[in-house]
Formats: sequence, C-alpha cells, structure tokens
Amino acid sequence: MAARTKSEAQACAAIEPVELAAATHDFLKALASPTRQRIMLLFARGAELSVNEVAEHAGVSQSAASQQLDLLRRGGVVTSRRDGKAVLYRADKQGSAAALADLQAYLQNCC
Amino acid sequence: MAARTKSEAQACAAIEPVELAAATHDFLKALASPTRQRIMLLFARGAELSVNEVAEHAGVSQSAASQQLDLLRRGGVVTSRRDGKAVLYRADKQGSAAALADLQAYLQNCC
DNA sequence: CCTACGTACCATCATATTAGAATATGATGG
DNA sequence: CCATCATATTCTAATATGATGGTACGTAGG
Repeated sequence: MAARTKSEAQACAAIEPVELAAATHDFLKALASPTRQRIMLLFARGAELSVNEVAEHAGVSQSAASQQLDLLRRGGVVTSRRDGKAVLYRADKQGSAAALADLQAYLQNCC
Repeated sequence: MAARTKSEAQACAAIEPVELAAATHDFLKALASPTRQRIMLLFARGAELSVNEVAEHAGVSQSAASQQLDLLRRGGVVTSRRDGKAVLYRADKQGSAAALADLQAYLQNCC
C-alpha cells in the first residue's frame, strides 16, 4: 500500500494524485467478468473449494477454473492454500476490503 | 460425467442468489480500463468537459472519446448534458456511490 | 521407484474489445 | 433553408480475452 507520487494529475486535484493502484485495477478486472462473478458466488459463507470443485460447479474446464482462480487471486479476491494434492481456494475478505477502500478513495477524488 | 452432487455450492447459491446487478457490472467494466481511468481523472473537482476536450487530454481520437464516454455513462460514472453544439460530461457522484454500494453488498455475500 | 491424482502451464482457437476512418445526426447562425 | 460545427454511429482491422485439450510438475501412497 504505497502512496505513489505521480504529479501529472496533481493540477486537477489539490488533494492527492489518486491513480488507481495496480492491485485495484486487478481487482476491478477480476470482478468484471460473469464467469468470475459466478465463481465468487461459490465462495459464499466462507466456503473452501478445490480447483476441480470450482470447475464443476461453475461449468468450466479444470484449466479454465485454474486460470480464472489465478486472476481472482491476483485481484486479491481469493486466497489459496495447499491441502495435500489439492489446492483450496476461498474468498479473501481482507483483500476485497482493501481494494474497495482504494476504489472508494479514487472515486472521491475524480467524482 | 452427467449428474453431479453439488449440494454444498447449490446451497450457497440458492439461499443467496446475489448476483451483481447489470449496472454494477457495467460500472466495473467501465473502470477496469487504463484509458477510461485516465479519462476519469480529467473530471476531478467536478470539472465539466466536452468530448473534444476529453479526446485531447486523454490522447485519443474524437470517436474513441465518444465511445469511451458512452461506456462510462452506461457504467453510471459520468453524466452528460448538451450545451449548444457541445455535449458536456462530468463525474456522476451519485451513480458511482450507488454502484459502490452494490459492489460492497455483493462482496459481503460472497466474501 | 513407480503410479495415481490434482493442479499449473502451453498452444490454439473462438470471441470480445479497442481504435481509427468515414458517415450520419443534431444544433446554431446566416 | 443552407452551411457549419460538434457529437454520435457504423464499419473494419488490430489486439485482448476466454475456453479447451494436451502435457508437465508436484504430492501422496503402494
């Protein structure tokens, strides 16, 4: 969470030159997809699911699930841990909250 | 591999059929683009800009600016009004806040 | 060590998105 | 009306994204 100084937008905002953090861009990109939104719904109530389970329930192939979960993880929306052969994913409450806060700050500056 | 036991996920999704509203999806899509993020920064401090001004400052063609502004409008991030020949755009505080609230509610259900 | 299973990576294809050029629509002023 | 300016729309080419099958890597167990 760094306050990156980029002075180009400073003229516009007497406040901070708020550009969306790269992480927040990944967050937006992660959620701006129907498939990934569907996947996220599988993680309701703190459910933990393997890649195969996500693939089955979301109706995509195993490799697709793996890739989308990777995108979601980069977006800070899910976390993963290995459990034997399987890798279990679940929602990242903390990461989502952080991205949401950054987004909120961004909107306050340009809107 | 036809019938599958999806009891867990089904319970999650069935009880809380919380999908992101179409408007919120447009909102995410609108902001998940570097070009559009750059455009949004031009609207800091409630600035009102014509399509041509946006095109110049964002470094894109007039038609590109028009299209991106249309996307942003559909995402509820900007509003427009006609002023003579020109159409002036500016940030839509209310629309952004609404989308943000919806997003927050969504995240509370899946995260 | 070898095998089985789950996941991640790669190449490929289908689709969606983006930007620019040309054109249409709408508004103002003569 | 007509000319003109500003914006919107349509078409096309380039690029990005998403999904799949095949395959390699890593782990657990015989």
